[in-house]
Amino acid sequence: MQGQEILPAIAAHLLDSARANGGKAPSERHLAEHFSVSRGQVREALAILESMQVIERRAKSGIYVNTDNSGFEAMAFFARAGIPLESRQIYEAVEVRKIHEIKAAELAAVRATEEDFERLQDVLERSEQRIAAGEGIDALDQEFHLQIVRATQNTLFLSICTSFYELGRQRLKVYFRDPDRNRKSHEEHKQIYDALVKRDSALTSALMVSHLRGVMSYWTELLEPQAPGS
Amino acid sequence: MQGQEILPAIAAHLLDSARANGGKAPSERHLAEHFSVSRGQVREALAILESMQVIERRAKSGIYVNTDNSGFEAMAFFARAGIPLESRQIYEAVEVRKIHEIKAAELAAVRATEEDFERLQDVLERSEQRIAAGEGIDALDQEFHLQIVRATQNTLFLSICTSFYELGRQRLKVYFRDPDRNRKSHEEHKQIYDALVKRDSALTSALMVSHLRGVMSYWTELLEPQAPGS
DNA sequence: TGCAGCAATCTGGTCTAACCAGAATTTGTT
DNA sequence: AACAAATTCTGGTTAGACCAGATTGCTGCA
Repeated sequence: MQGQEILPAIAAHLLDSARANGGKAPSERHLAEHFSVSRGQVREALAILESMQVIERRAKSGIYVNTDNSGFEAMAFFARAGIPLESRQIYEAVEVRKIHEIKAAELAAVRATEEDFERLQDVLERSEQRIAAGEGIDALDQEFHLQIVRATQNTLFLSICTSFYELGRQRLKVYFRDPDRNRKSHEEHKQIYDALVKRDSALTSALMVSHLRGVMSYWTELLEPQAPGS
Repeated sequence: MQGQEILPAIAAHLLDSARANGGKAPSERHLAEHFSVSRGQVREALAILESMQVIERRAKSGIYVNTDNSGFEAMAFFARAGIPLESRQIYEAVEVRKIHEIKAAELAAVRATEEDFERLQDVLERSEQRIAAGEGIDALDQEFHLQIVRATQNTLFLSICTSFYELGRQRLKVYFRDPDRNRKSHEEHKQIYDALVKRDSALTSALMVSHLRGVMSYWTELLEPQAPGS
């Protein structure tokens, strides 16, 4: 656990402790000893966690964990750190991601540059190769979708969507173990690409809607229902 | 500058220094002396800034500022800290905010609870009072819009949208100095509310589209054009 | 003059030790 | 049992030190 990023470890530890202790987390000194680092190290991690509103540091009292945390920053961090989210958070994230991707498809159809098309085509080609080799296209699926967002020419948009992708990485890997799913997904990607090239916003976003329906339902189907609607 | 949050100050200082120095920022020790705090304090702030990808700390070399920063976390922080954004960032933020609000209106029409309606009505009533008193409704405008997002029952959605609001606070204040704009905005809010109560998704989002057109164009009209489109 | 090589300096990274003052808890007394 | 006092604990903050690689500058050789 040396030399690198104790932040995820501390975050996970804090969440566990808080769950078992009613929101209260161990003190800085305890954490420092537990992880065999100095208090300074711990405080740096806590500062970050506080900036994401994962915890609250109350002077001379203690560290309190925001259990009902649904901030975007925190979610993005948890996703990156591989810390599991509550099923409600996943539902919410899936819904928000859907919204973004559909709109991105619509905008990309209008704004995509030649380079964007080239990059997308490159992803499609590599996908074909992997499928031919009998391998999963999970990483390339992600690349394809993010490349579409990038084609909106809105870097903020891209930044937000990127955060959502870390969230689904592991599950995506499982999803793409099935060769049929690989083929189906790839086919849909190609259709989306064609619509994009035709600069048909409506068609592109429509195709994206149905494409996401398949992938996303796999995401949530294992969770206890807790979605707001849709 | 004591007792509280040196983070914004350090962030601003870092940005300035970097601009004048080609990306390189002063050392931790210099910053500590400059702000009359300990190195530990500075390091906490830097850790946060790094977690937002505003800076990069290269071991034994120095602190480098990410000038072409377009991360969501950073944007939200800058907005909160009152640090001015580049016009391109503002354009992007306005576009993304628009997307969110329109979709939020659509979803809220389906999912809003009785309490949501009550809260919205409360905002409308207070708006009326303020207008009658000849005061600006800038804060209430914000409340109204966020309340709609809240009515989607998606807390992650709300978290993202909240970040966008800090961004427009000051400009909104200026905008609502004009009594006509107050009245017009309030009227449109009432129409949106009515559509919401009727649970008419299409109408609600359509009204939101035209409502935002007015407000948002004010946002960007002073900037040099740099938008991706639309 | 030009450049290679070495030495001093600077930098982020990390740690131990200490003090403060208020919060939280324990103890002691009535 | 209830209240008050003493003690422990906590986050907040600082000062000083050491490490080792990166950077810079100087020096002397060619």
